[in-house]
Amino acid sequence: MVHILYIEDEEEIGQWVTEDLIGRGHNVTWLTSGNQLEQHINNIDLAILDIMLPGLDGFSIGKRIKKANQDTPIVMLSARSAVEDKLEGLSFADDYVTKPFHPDELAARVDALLRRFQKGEESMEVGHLQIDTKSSIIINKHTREEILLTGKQYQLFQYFLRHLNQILTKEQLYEGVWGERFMEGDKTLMVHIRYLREKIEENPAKPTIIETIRGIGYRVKK
Amino acid sequence: MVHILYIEDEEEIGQWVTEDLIGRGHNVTWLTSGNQLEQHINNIDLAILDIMLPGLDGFSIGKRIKKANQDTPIVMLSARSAVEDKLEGLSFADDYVTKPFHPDELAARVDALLRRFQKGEESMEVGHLQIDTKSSIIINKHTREEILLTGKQYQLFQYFLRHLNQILTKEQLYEGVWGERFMEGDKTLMVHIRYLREKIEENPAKPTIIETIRGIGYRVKK
DNA sequence: GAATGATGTTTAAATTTTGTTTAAAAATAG
DNA sequence: CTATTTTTAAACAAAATTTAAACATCATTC
Repeated sequence: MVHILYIEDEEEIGQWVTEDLIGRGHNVTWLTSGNQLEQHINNIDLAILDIMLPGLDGFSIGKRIKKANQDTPIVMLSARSAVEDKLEGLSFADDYVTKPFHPDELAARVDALLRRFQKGEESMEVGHLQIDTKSSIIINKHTREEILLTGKQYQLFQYFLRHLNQILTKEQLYEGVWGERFMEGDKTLMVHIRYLREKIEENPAKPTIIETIRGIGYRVKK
Repeated sequence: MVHILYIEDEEEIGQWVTEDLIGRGHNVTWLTSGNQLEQHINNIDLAILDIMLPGLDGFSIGKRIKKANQDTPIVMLSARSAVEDKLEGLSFADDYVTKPFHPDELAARVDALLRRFQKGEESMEVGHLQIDTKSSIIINKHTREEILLTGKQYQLFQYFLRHLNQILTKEQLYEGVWGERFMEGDKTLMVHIRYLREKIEENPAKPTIIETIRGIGYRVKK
């Protein structure tokens, strides 16, 4: 399911757009400011940002998101249709919709962007695993058996796949998957890593897919 | 994670700003005076200083921080909005916010400064090493092998990288990395230097990356 | 330029921290 | 209510960190 982060301070339009996108089968997180941005920044497939926001504006948020992950498509929304805005907004944005807009138009742009950004990534391989990104099916290439993960295990694994080759701190992982502040010394994440390894590793005691970076966190390499 | 040092003597506003910044995903150390400044001075990514403080005032602290590291961005806070203050404050400060302010405004300025000061530092080279700052990966350019450091080793190396070409005293290094007072004669740091050299130097007995400055400390040159 | 003391290096062992594993309790979904 | 997932807890294992001590090197003085 596609995760969309939508930042919009106007109650009415926010509610309306959120409901519409959910109705089209997307998962939508609607925030009224960029305050809790960090909690979501590494866990979204697309962002829709209003330019005019109190405090941290849409431009800053957009740049922040692109810095965290270059591959997150961004749609900018604006009540203004001035040409200079379009140009400045599009310097990092991937598409631009001016208010007022018809929900079909926004949905069409969102779908187009998702297609553009996801193309060529129908299926990926990590170690002895084959992952079909569209259907979220994981297959063991050796046994040809499908691996079924629980919710948390799946979210955790997805987080690794979205940040391939990066060393992820326990803090990043916990906050990215659980969306809560990580408490130093909490073993919850480690237990989930253990159970995930049990399912995806050939030998869970000698893991090759999820590498432990002692003192820091974990990593999954391509 | 971004390390912010915040010096503010007013309990209420201090608590409030600290919580807000932590909520935005930053690591914040809040001090009510500049007394313990030295413990943190070499280990922060940004400082927020109130101008009116008991004892050592914001200006002096700011100049002290800039002297220690020219690259630490500083935001000055002031209850006064007089123009002359702004000018004097900005002579070393990188931005200036007048009280009262909205937390979003402060956060936006902080983010903007961090972006400005951190730009263009995705990857750097030191000797035969290549360091990717985003993924925290260190590679030996000759063998193409990755070098995995332990937590302390990594922190220590990062400290050197943040202070390239500077001669660092053992005291600075120990207090910067361990955050504790350095005891004259303690060999702990040296042992860690040894193990770090074992991993990053081509010949640990004849180190070229981490240079020993006898009687003072160590240095890593670009 | 050899003796001396001070400072830095190296190695190994002791200690502490961090990560793994298992089991059981608690929460959640069907 | 039952089955499954998630969290908590505790025992265990492994690795990192600190401590300690022997060793080497440099600088100074005689």
